[in-house]
Amino acid sequence: MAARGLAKSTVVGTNRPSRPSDGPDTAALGEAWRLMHYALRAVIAEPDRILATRGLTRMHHRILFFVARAPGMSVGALQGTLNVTKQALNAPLRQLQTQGLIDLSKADHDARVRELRLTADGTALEATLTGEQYRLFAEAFAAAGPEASKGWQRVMRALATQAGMP
Amino acid sequence: MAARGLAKSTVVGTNRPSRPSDGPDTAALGEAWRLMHYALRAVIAEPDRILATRGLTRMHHRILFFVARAPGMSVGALQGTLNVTKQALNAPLRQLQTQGLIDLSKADHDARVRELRLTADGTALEATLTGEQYRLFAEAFAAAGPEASKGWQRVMRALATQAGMP
DNA sequence: AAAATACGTCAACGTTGTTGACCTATCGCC
DNA sequence: GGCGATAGGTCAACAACGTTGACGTATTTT
Repeated sequence: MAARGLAKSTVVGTNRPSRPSDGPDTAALGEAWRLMHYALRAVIAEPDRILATRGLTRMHHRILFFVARAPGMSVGALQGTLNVTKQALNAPLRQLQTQGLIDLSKADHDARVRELRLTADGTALEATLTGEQYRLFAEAFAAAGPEASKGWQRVMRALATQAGMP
Repeated sequence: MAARGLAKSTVVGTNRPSRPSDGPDTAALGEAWRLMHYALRAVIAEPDRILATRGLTRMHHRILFFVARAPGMSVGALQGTLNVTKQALNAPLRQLQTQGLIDLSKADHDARVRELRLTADGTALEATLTGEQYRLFAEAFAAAGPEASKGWQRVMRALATQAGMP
């Protein structure tokens, strides 16, 4: 199951100085890939910086993110959502609790489950992080205009549905 | 440097069941973030699968990618491009060489430097991996139409330039 | 009372990348 | 020719992060 698809269009076994007859299409698509990388980096950079300030990592961010959107969710549910083991979740979760960003409390219906909720500080931090990302998106959309924004969504949706998107 | 921007719009300290008065803007922006994730996953999934088949990782892919686009580049240059230490580069590089995907040869002008080039097999694999990604982009662009594609680029460029894009 | 569930924790590993030290082969130059 | 700088390779110690596995505790279910 080796070479397939576009492979044929590339002359094999030679060492040309700078890809000759690749055509303009391939170049544009390569540019698309580059853009994805830089865009993602742009959106992630600031939150990461802020997180690092408090000695937190992207895992903490993920926790804050999901708990913010599903207050009262259980530890097990979060674990499933993040798709990690409970051991991997435990440490960062406890750190967040220690820093007073997240709150664990027994559920009414079942004293075994611990319900997760953001504290005021946690909510503020999460809003800052998410807000920073949203700001970048908002600026990019504003700069590109409403039509471009609509197009962006269409392409992204087409791209995303090729994976399994709910 | 704490809460700022959109943070204010979120009520702090309460635990509502499902984000109430966040407005449609925030929702759309959240959707944008989700789309980025799924789109990226979609584009990365296939190459990763193929790579795994040969016991290769994303690092190997990166090497193949850059060497394909700059044949004859030196090990040091590649190291700088990938922004890793030579020790981190050495192992995967040797594996690629062992698998006959990449070729190291002394440079004419300076026998100390080793010039990197893809072999026929390496070129084929790289083309397969990249081709797989390009196919997804091409399909998404085709499905969304040329106007949407143009818009996509505009937004992505706006987003990307907020980081440092060359 | 017994089995199952939700969570926490200790311990041993594996992966991946980093730093640091040291070695070889070359090149540039006085 | 000899010497310092450069390109590259390699060994070893370490750190971050996540995984598996094995237990322990509280609580619910049957």
